[in-house]
Amino acid sequence: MAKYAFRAAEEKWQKAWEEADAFRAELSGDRPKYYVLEMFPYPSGKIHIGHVRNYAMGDVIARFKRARGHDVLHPMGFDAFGMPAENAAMQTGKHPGEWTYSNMDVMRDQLKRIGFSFDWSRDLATCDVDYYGQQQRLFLEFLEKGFIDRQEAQVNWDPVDMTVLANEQVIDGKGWRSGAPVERRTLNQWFFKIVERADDLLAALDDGRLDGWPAHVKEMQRNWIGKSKGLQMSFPLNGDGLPNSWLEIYTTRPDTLYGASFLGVSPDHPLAKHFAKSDPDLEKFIQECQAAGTSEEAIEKAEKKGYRLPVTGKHPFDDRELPVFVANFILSTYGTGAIFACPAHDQRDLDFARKYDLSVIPVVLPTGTDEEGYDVADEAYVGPGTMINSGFMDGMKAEEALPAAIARIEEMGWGKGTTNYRLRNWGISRQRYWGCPIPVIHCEKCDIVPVPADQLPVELPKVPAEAFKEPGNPLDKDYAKDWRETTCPKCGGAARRETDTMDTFVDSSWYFARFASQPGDKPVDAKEASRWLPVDQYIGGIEHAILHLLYARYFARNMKDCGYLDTDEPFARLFTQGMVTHATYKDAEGNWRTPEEVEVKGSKAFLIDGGSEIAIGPIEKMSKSKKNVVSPEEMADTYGADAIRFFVLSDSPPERDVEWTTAGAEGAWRFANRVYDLVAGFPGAAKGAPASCPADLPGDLVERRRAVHGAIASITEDIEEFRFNKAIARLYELLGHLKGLSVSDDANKFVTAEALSALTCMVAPFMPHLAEECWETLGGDGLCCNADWPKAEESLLATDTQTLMVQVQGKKRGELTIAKDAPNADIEAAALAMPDVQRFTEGKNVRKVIVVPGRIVNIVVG
RNA sequence: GCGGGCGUGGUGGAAUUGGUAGACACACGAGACUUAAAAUCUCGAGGCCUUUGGCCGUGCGGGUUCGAGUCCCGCCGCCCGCACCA
Repeated sequence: MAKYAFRAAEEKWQKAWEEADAFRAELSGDRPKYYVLEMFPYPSGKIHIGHVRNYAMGDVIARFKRARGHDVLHPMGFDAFGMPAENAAMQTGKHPGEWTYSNMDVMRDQLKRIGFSFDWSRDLATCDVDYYGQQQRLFLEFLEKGFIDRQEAQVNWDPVDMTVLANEQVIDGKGWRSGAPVERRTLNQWFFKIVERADDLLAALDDGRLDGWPAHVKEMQRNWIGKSKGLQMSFPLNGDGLPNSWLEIYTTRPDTLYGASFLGVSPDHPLAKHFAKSDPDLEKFIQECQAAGTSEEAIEKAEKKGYRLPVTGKHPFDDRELPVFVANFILSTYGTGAIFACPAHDQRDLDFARKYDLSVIPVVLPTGTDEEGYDVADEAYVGPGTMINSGFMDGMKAEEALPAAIARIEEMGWGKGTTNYRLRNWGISRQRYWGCPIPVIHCEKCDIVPVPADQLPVELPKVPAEAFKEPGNPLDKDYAKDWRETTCPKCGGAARRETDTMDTFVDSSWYFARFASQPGDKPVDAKEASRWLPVDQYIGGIEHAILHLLYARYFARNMKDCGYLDTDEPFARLFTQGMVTHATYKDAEGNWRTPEEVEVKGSKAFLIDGGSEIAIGPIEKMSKSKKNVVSPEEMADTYGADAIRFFVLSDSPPERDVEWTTAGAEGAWRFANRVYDLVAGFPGAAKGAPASCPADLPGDLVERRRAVHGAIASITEDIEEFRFNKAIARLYELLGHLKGLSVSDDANKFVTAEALSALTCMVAPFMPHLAEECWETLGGDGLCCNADWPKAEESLLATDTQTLMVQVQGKKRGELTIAKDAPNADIEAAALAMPDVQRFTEGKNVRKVIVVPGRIVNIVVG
């Protein structure tokens, strides 16, 4: 039996595709367009098997849509700026650029080896000056349009590394690398005003614009935006030496204002800071709050703590003076950083009130409760009910009281109803080298001056690799002095370039548009981009459900307002794929071992070197630390690119995790060989067959055609619906049906050619090299990747007879095959006449017979 | 705590959305080929029983229905996201 020589096939057909320029995206004008995009990788140095699964899905869709008559855009590039390159520079002494570009070369080769149908002519890296120069142009246009703002913001400062840290680089209040306690510093930073667009970003989640997105991703975005409606109002303050005579608070429960028992401010609220200047104990309290505040789970357990300020605030509706506390549970970043507290109807406020012995006044009476004797114990009541103890609101339902309270406060001029978002404006300044320089110049006379468009791009200056061995941003040091020191475009005086670079999320917020159109003098050509966009199918990991996808949606809106795009939603359909997992192995000493070191026999595992038994750990996401990583390259060497592509899609639904197993990869490899072997038995079959189906086909050949066309119909639908695992199951089934093919006469020749061509074409999106090999053997025209998708003949999908399950009392008792157009009465009679049925109906009264044509017959006896 | 999802053989998973539960694959068993093994091919397989037949069976308990893996109610368990958001 001939073996599929995958390595030779891969080389041969990859070369053929390249020579034919088969995957160049071009708009013919008369075919529908299809843009399929997978989230581009960070050039860490190696393609991970998870990438292979992600891109295999995209490739199936791309090849399928091409065969179905679409003009397909399927690009690939690299998200190439970012910290790992600087870390590598620190460790290896290689410049971040050198490291990044050589990694990309390696990864591009690895991707090509797997045979993805990418249009490499559109390849881009975000660290190419061609790319980030255009990003600077976008920045300047956004600035001009007022989409960008400059504000003071706090950053995590590592005093040893002299650098700013991202939140996730701060571990227990210390820098992840230096271990030094992190300081909070206030810097002037650039912000994209995403909150301005919060309403539309939210609206699109529900108005049908994102129907093609998974519900859970939309839900995550909804929560992240966190819209709430409420009241922003001021309480007049009473006390000595106040910086401000009002305290502004935000609440979503103005209906409970009569239940107020104190006011609270966050530890870094200006009022708290003001009093801390003259009160060392308060200063100490604030510092304690800030030290404990940030760590994750500590928050949940943190006890409510407060510090009383020597001030009171006047209640708006009665004469009470409310005490004011600095409280550790109030967030400075939400609302105004200050609240009024209603302990009866808010758990946090209640905990606090019990601790500091403050009054608890119930104002919402739960429906069906008697006011007499109603009291709040340890649990705040947050449900609906009727207002009590609430002056003008008494007797109203809580939901009526809410607008009434807002109206009253507005009348009084003490505040107004507002909408509030949890979403913050997007700070994009990074005090880093390896990113897109922010194109502005700081002039002592003229302040901030945007770099004039004709002076773009602001190219990242070359600095020697040793610059990364020292703490701090090289752009701030002598290495970059000539670059940094410049002249003011406005007044011509000495000026200084901004040394901050952009958050790398900016880079990935518009790459999908640049793939569609890459002119040299502007970010995108509006006309060209609009022909490809939106992305019809976007595929990537769930880890990007919030930030990347939200930023890209935001960017599309900005770009639309600048005239670059004609859509505000860049991704019409989104699919989030599951990870590739693998079993873990731990030896007697507790060290993780790699799959290559282990031999699995049944349910036990043994070390290959030494043979001692080894513990099989849980199946987990592949990671270096657990040593359960398999290399796509090695797997491709062993089983071939086709088999690994096939396997990562075959075993689980694409949204779910799939476990990599050697046995599974071998199964895919076996499938490839069976297909190859089958086709090898009929060389030239496609050429020697009649062009159309001979008349009066014998019954067995009709049955064979039915099987083939049934498979075509279901596989087509499965791919369309992203059910790759089912499509693959149907391919196995089809292969199983294709036994005993023959070319003995014209009828057989036709049926065999039809069956093998269909099989080949449907295998092609999954195993493209094998498909080309088979296509060539069969004598198909041109390349298989350009062949049309097979079409299912409706007439063969329908049969004249139907097989019905026959039940008695809902239990299966037999099967009945009968003409499809048989009237219900005939079906009923035939079913009742069946011996297997009569055994159960004998001596009983048939009360009812339910006939569902095409499905079942159910006989009810009584 | 809030929100979302899931629970089917030894395993991954199918089931036209209320109509033959377990497709397809992996692992397993038997057989063929072979001096032998591997590879390959063929066949078998949810459990139980008194085995030409029958009963039970989709986390557990109830319900609706001629009929429930699917719908409803109540539990149990697991996963994911958000989390002091006023």
